[in-house]
Amino acid sequence: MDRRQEILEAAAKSFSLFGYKATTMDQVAKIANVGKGTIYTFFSNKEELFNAIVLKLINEMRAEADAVAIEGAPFEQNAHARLMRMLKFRETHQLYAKLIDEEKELRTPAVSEVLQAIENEIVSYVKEKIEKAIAKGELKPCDTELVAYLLFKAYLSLVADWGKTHDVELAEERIVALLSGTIFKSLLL
Amino acid sequence: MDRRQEILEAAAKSFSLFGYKATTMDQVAKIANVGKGTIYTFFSNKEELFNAIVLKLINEMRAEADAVAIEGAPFEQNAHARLMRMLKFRETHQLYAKLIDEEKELRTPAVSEVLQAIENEIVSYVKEKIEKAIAKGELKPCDTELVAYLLFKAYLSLVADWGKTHDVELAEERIVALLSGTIFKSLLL
DNA sequence: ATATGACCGTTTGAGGAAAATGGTCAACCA
DNA sequence: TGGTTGACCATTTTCCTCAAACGGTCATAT
Repeated sequence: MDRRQEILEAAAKSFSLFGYKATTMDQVAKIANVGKGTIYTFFSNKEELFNAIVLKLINEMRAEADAVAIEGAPFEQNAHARLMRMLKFRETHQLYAKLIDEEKELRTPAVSEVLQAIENEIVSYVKEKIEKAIAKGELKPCDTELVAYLLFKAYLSLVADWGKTHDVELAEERIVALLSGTIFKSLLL
Repeated sequence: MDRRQEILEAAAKSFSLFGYKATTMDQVAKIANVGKGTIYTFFSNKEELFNAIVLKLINEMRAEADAVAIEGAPFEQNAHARLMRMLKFRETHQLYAKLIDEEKELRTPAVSEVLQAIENEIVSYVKEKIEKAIAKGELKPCDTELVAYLLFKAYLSLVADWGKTHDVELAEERIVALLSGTIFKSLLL
């Protein structure tokens, strides 16, 4: 059995269940059926082990975002589907949800850093898709970094923030109607 | 001398300097040259005194936002100036800045509530301006509540969040260029 | 060569005493 | 007698302490 893999799986399980702070290296070692010292032959410390797990999370999210896109479909439709899927990940993915909760409740610095890294990854992913659409001649050239940032923040606000201050969650059609008529329309060539 | 006014000024001073939690009723009484009991003849508790102070803050912000608008100028120009001014208030206004800091550091519930109320006030203010512009025939009819929310969140992200993850603050012209070409353009009739 | 867990220095948090705080109200004027 | 006050009260917050728990190491075992 690949010891490194055992450790990764044990860590993923523990981080997902208990969060970063409440996961102990002894615990991971026990779950992985491995001596504690062994973990340190593969990962130099707890934070690096954590980062390795989060890297997996990012790849899974990317894969799902790619999966919902339809080859040949308009930019708006794919961008919407991708962003919605990535934002749903915040509730869907056990580790992601746990980390968001820990960030809110405990403000664990390592968790804040990692959540920021995930958001940066999303923005850079969106930026990449915008650039491809521009190259294809579907969108007009623009400040891609800033447009990607705006799109992400807009979706995040509408999907994750709106519900906190209103007693009903925003319907997806209302989001589409809003952004289709505003941001997306103006990006078209 | 109006005792109620003395108390309000003392409270404003103390909340601005020390924040909500670190301000004590004994302190306010001392600054106001008033017995502690007197405060309770005008305000039923600390939180209501706080709310009265914040109401003043909201009115000042509204006044400044109105002051930067130019009669007859296009919606985009005035909306931009108004939102920028209200967001600058977060650094400019001593009490506002202190409360934002306290919310981040201490998470005082009374402060979170009040900050949320201020944001609601801003959104509702923006919504009102959008509705006026629609009535004037300058903008096309739209989901005003949602557009106001989007505009506020977009500005908040660009002005207040961008700097946290990038080493340079966003230049105002870059914000104008982005939003003028995207959201604002699509609102025009 | 690789894996291990007893061990180390540091951090954390439970527990409890002491100080401080928000709010009350009987006494006190003007 | 209506308005003001600060001593007072119950509760919360702060501070301190110390034992338990933690991340990380390394001599030893395999």
